[in-house]
Parts: sequence; C-alpha cells; structure tokens
Amino acid sequence: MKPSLPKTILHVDMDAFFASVEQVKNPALRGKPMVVTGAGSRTVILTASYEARAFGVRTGMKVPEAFRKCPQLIRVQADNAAYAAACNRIMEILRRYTPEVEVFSIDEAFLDITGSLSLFGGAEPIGRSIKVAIFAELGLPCSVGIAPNKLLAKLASGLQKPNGLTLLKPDLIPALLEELPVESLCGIGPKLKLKLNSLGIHTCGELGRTPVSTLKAAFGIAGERLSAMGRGEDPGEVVPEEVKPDPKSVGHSMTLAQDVSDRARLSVYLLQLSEKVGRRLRRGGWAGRVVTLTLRNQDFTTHTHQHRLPSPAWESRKIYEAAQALFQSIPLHQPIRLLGVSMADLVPKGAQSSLFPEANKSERLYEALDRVNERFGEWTLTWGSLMERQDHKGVLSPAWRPDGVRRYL
DNA sequence: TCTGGGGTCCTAGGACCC
DNA sequence: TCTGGGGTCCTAGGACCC
Repeated sequence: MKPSLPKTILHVDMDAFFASVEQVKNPALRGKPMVVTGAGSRTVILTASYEARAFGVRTGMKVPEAFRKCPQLIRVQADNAAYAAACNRIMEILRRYTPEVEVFSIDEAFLDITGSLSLFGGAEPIGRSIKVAIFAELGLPCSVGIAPNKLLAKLASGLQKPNGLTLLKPDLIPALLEELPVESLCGIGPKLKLKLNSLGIHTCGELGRTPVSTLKAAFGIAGERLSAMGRGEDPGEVVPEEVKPDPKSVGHSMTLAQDVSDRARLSVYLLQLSEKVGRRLRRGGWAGRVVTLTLRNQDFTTHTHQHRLPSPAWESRKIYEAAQALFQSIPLHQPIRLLGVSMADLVPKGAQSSLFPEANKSERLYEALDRVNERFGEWTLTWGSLMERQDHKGVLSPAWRPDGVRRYL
C-alpha cells in the first residue's frame, strides 16, 4: 500500500436544512419554532428549526409529542422539490472550489480541497467563502468542518452548529479524541455504543487503545475499522458523483393512514408501490432480479420476503405479480401498518434481450405510459382494469388520489 | 393522532453442489 | 453403517446513515 499524503477534507452540513428552506420561502416563519413533517397523519418530525429545538423538539419525534413540548409549534408539510432544487444549487456552488465533491445526502457534502488550497488561499478561507456564497445565493446557513479525513471533517462540522466553521488542526486531534464519546463518530450508533460501553470503552481514546484482537473478537471484521476510528483514522476517499457506484436497489414503502387487514385493499397499495418502483427503474435504465416485499405489523414487527425472478424485470406489472405472489404466500396475523416493495440485483435495462416482439411491444407501452405521466402528472394513466379487478368493492383509500401519492423522485 | 422513507452493508443458516 | 469439507446461492434480519 502506498503511503497517502496528508489531505484536507471539508464537510458541509446545512443547518436545519428543510426548516431553513421553508423560512426562506415564507419569511413569516423566520425566528419561530417550526417543524417540517411528511404528508401523512402518522408522519414524524423531519427537521425542526433551531427555535423549535430549544423546546426539545427533535428529528424523528412523533408529531403529538412535539406539540406537547412546544404548543405554539408551526407545522409545515415537506416540499421535496424545493429541497432538491436547493441541494442542486448548493452542490453547484461547492464545485466552484473543487471537482472533488461527494454528495453525501440532500444536505451534506464532502470536498477534497487538497488540490485547491493554494488557489484559494488555504482551508479556512475556502470554508468561509463557501458559507458566504451559500448564504448570499440561497439565504441558507450551514456548518463547515475541515480535517485530514472524512470521519474527522464530519465530526468537526457538528462541533459548532449552527453556522459554525471548525478547523481540526492535526496536532490537536489526539486531545479531542481522548475525551470524545464513541457515539459522536459517524458509524457508531446506539447498539454499537452499548456493546462498546459493556466492554468498558466509552471514549474514542479508549477505543483507539483497545487491542485490535479484542475488538475483532467482539465485532468481527468491523473490529479493524472501529480501532482506526478510535484513533481518528479513516482511509475513505471523497467519491465524486461521476464515479459513484451504481445503485444496488430501488424501493418504495408507505405507512398506511390506518392499519389494514383486508388483503384486497393491501393489494391496491402493492400495485401502487410496484408502479413507482418500476417507473424509477425505467427512468434510471435499470432492471432488477430480486423482488423484496416488506410488511410491518401493527405492533411494529417488520418482516421481509424475497423472490428471485428468472430474468431481470423493469415492468411494473411483473414487479407487482412477484410482490403479490409473495404477499399471498404469507399469513396475516395482524393488521398491516407499512408495505414496501423494492428491487435489487440491478442490471442495465439494455443488457436484456429485446429479441422478442412481445418484449418490444411491452417496452413501447411503458415508454408511452411514462411519457404521459411525466407530462401530465403522476397516475394520469395507470392500470385501470387491474384496479377494478383488485378493488371491485370500490373501497379506495384516500391515498390513491393523485395528490396523495405524488412524491418527488 | 404512538414511532417516515430512502438507502448500504453485514451476518447467519440452510440448500445445494462437487 | 454415525456420516468431510469447501464454496456459492438464497433468504431473512438487523445496524447504521441522513
């Protein structure tokens, strides 16, 4: 292995991103405790403004709980298209500083600025300039962390939120890690924290000093990685979009407005989910071989069921038939809370044979359908005859209306 | 009004094959 | 009849991230 030269990695993390976008859209929300939630009745808090966080409102919290903590809370429904548009503009700004930009999520990115330091006068000037540009052009605050690797850059961006800029100088890192709780590191969640704590390991300093053999005995191959993390080491590269690996799976799931026991009604949702998955596969030019059905029961227990298709599929109809076959093979012991359909083991759609006239005909039909739906809105055209057959009792959930299912992809 | 939705990666048992 | 061992595929579950 060749020794890697010291790098300078910068992590940008937008502050309360969804909430901040809403406060830009609607200035009346500025300075107020507000949250962004999903559309359904059983949604959770997606993002809380810092004013709401002061009341203890947190991401992932149930809506009633949030209102108990902050009765004057303002609730806004998520506008995914607006967040995606803002994200695109932010990433464009970041690419002015280096092409080495990794979009980590809708509101986070890593930049390898090693090669840009001299051009822009150093790491801190780059960090400041990014913050100024994003705020000037979008009105959105962010926090920036700068460190020798991704693990530490991400840690750094979280140290002085909101609107922070944190530079971790290499010589100060050991002292910082010494007292830092292990769960502060990205990758150590609640379960790992518990298990580490049970071994007497509470801080990164302790983790880094624990013999690798001990960690391997407890965590298997993750032991090496954990040991390195404890010392603040991370060999991970910044991976720009163009070299990002192909997706491994594409799926959709939905928590129903109420728990449902009726198989016919559930089948309608399965069809809807299969169509969404199929459309995304076609849009991306993928076909998938493994169909996974997810069922969450009333008591929140969740089970998955898979089936491997004889050949890769991208047709909503084939996805639906496989999901439906899995569904019919499973006894329902409780009302169902959530349904999900996903496709994995993806291959490029073009890789399949189109030697068969039937396949070409099917392809043209789906192309036409997708075109109409993209032009006139989702669910303008769908499988009417199938719908009637599946749901002849005429009990259509409110979720079947176009507005109820339209989602930004 | 009890607990969203999109993913990736790892583990582990059993089937199956040589 | 007291039953190897390795490799791979299939399937289900779970940890973790935003």
